[in-house]
Amino acid sequence: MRKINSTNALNEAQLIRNCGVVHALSIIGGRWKPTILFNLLYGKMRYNELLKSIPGVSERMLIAQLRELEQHGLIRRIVYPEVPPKVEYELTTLGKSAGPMLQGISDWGNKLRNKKTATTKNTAGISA
Amino acid sequence: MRKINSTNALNEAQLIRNCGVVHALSIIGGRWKPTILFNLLYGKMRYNELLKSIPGVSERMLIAQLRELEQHGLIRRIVYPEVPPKVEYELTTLGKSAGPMLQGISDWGNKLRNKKTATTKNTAGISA
DNA sequence: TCAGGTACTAACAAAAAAGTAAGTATGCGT
DNA sequence: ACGCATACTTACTTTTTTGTTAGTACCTGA
Repeated sequence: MRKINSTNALNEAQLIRNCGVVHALSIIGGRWKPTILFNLLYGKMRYNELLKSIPGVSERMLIAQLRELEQHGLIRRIVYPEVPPKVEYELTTLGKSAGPMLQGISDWGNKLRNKKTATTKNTAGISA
Repeated sequence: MRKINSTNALNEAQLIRNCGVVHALSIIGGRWKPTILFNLLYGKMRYNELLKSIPGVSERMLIAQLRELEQHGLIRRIVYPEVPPKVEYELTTLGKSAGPMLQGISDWGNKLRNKKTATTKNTAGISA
């Protein structure tokens, strides 16, 4: 759990206030968030679809990251009152606004990787 | 220390291979790296200068992040054989190439913050 | 009545990141 | 002989993030 008065938390809070990059990364960073966002850039997806299309995520992690993205207003959770349950996630306008930035980061990251290895293995980025 | 066979490490490695964003963030992310990079965008700086211009970093953290940036080829460490010691850090070409990306992330982060609070308090970003 | 499908939740454990405090090396000036 | 300045190291603790496992709730069809 989060200790709001730890040096760590205070440092983070200050950096978030002062540095746009740290602020942005506190929202789109983390182990699974970039991949989730990339998936949703193409349209809405159900919980199970996300789970299947992101190799390695556990349910707990997926839900946790979805919740955070939702709290930050990047995605919207749409519940259909059916049985069995049906829940879809889609990007909000804010979430979509992150697209070009994500693309920029992705490009830089991929360029860097391609400098070191000749093989190109991008399956999760927007671009090829 | 890093366990190379933990699920965590394996997941991270896979994501780094497949997702440009995760790859990029593994290099420029972390608590202090963005701020360090912003500082160096304006020119080279000595270790102590960095320490003073980044409120809240401990020496250990600063060194650790500088070492990682150096290992990833974003910065160069220049040692002057003097006493007392003098060491400067500067961006490499690769480091400089991250500038526009950092600016993009910073802009998005700042825009987001300015939507929520009316006050603008950016002191560490490239832009005002 | 019982398994099946969907979307979760909770309790706990492991790993990683960040922070704290104290120490090291070197030559110079006093 | 001693403290100063600079740029670090080292050993250790705390905090945070990530992963594991076993549930829960609901209706449906067999």
